[in-house]
Amino acid sequence: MQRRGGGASGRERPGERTIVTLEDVARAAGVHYSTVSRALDPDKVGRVNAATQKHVEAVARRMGYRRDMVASGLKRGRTHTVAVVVADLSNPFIAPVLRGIANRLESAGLMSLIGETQDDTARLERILEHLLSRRVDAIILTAARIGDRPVLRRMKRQGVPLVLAVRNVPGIRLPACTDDEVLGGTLAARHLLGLGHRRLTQLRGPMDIYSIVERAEGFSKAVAAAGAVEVNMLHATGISPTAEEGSRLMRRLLDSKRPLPTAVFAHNDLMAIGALAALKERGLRCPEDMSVIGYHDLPQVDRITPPLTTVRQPQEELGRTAAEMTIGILDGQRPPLQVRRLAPSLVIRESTAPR
Amino acid sequence: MQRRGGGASGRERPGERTIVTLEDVARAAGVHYSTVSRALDPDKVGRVNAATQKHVEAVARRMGYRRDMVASGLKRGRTHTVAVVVADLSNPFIAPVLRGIANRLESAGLMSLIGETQDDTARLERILEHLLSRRVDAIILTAARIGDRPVLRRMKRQGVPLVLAVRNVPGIRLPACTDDEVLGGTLAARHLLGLGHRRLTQLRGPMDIYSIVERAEGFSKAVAAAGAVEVNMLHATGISPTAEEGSRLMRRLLDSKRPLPTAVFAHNDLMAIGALAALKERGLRCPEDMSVIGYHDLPQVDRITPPLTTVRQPQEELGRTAAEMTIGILDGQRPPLQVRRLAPSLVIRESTAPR
DNA sequence: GTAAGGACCTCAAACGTTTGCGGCAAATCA
DNA sequence: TGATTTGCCGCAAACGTTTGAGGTCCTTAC
Repeated sequence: MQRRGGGASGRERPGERTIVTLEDVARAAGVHYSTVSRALDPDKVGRVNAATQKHVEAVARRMGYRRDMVASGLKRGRTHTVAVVVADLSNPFIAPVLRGIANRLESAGLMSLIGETQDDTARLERILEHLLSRRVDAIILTAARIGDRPVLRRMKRQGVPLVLAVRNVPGIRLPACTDDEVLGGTLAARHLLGLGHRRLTQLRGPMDIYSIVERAEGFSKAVAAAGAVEVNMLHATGISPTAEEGSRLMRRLLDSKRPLPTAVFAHNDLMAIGALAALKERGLRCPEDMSVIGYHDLPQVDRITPPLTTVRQPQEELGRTAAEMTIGILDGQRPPLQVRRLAPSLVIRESTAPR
Repeated sequence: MQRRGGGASGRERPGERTIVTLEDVARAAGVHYSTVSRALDPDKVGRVNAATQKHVEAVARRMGYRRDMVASGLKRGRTHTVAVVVADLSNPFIAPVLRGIANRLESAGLMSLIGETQDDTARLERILEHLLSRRVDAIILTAARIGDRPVLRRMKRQGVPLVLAVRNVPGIRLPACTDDEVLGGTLAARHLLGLGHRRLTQLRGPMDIYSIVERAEGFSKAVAAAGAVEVNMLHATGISPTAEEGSRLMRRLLDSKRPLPTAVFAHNDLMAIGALAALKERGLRCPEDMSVIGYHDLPQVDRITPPLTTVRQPQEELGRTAAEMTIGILDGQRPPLQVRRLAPSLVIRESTAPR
């Protein structure tokens, strides 16, 4: 049986990790420990005499009492913990999202537990299982892929609020908060079309991510509507395409026998940066020889050469909103199901030019 | 009293959030629940008959039993949760650190709870208090400032393993894992000196962060040792200096009446980038008119103009190592106190040139 | 003067685990 | 055969909280 002092290991310095319990405070204050519990609970104001309340509070503070959230969580069934599941922690665009989530949650007294799927369904499943085991109050999933649908369905039945952020999944009724990807693709297309480009192409991300599907669709529709054409469909392989992937695709594009497009829409800034590098490598200039537009508006893309035209995603707001939806659900607000789409915006810099 | 089904809110769909307990499994398996507990505990192999063990395991799986980590945590005093406290989630160099920590911890069955101090001591204190309340097994603090020393001392007495990462604090006996900042500063200085620069300056970060102090010291010592001179001490104001701060400082430098240095060491890449922008703004060229070296080697700094020479910090490894130290402490290994310093390395690109 | 009603507090049963101890067979030994 | 060991399992007490269901005492009304 473990004593309340000391860790499992041998380093049992006396006085270490001594837990002050309700009972200790109660004894010192001369009341029953249930009274202490109530005195210290802001929701229970009025259920205990104001004088004793003050007294207990003073004693508790003096003794360094700290309510045990683990015990409380067990009893109440609320851990005040929300899990945030991301695909790739090192992807620069996720940091502001995480920040938005964590800060908003914290202001509601919730803490964020974080997990990384590395875009692997098996990992996702393991992580979710683990989270259920920890009785998190809710899960914010920014790493959902279309192929994860069965997993998500199973998850829904577990009764833990699950909200999707950044990436949505079609055909599944879950609250979600994403930017309007169709609009994003459309903005990119309209900008290029407005500059007079008639032959365009996309450097696509993985089509297993619905955001990418929508981004591509928004772009294609707008291009078609203007009577312009898309040439040379190019798809990134693997997950979270990087600058290297962008370079590879751009090289393939330049090597193809078919007539070149005059503008490309890279599905993320990293790929756009890679594409820029490949162009330079081949002695082509951007934007004179080819216009390039990206997506995300990562930090510092305004400082590269040429400064990147891109579609800005409201990342921190995305996170904040997802957190807000989660909080709403936990507070029992209706409707638990809603999909919010935040508007992206066009940031015009120098990597795009009139044809 | 809350029933085991359903959340606190009204949306009490039947079958929702039904918790399968040890007792449920026990009933179904025809054994006592303590036996189930033992059968499902990998550490207790052999304490229960192999046949019953298999049987119980099968029943548990069939019923979808999931061990309640909250209850387990309460009983065992181990939550399998480690807190990671960072200063600024949106600072791009912290993401890889976080990744290193989270992944290493996860491989040891621990999850990461995250908190952001925004470099505010009061916030730090609140967060730490909160974490104790949650009975985290350990805390990895990447946001320590020199002025936080009293807070850290108080924390030490609480008996929760506390390990410092990225930023150390002098005069406090705590395990820590940082890169060798003195060496980093020295590398920067030697590189510039080797290029023939004799008049140099630093764009310093906040001196309340010990890493910055050491970085500055390493640089200054090397400069002095070579008989070169430092001119115009410039300090960033406020916390986590950004590109804007770098621009501001560089402008101030250029405006000063004194003779200009031929090379500057910016204490981080963001400031370096800002400095580059300010130079361009004033019609000066880098590296021809002035060499600039940064610190961190952020993603994409190799793609800006000119590609940035910088000191690379092994960020993910920093995180991984800090996590490993933490795990070691939790496993009761000795010594609980050690300071590890990982070596930074010089990445020479095009923002520095011979004088 | 007694009953009713509050205000305030105590009692004790949970929440779902973990684990020392004891019991009860079957196996081993004298 | 009887005593002892061994292997498994059940019992029940924690871990620190929360909270419904009583208690006790004082006020107020009739």
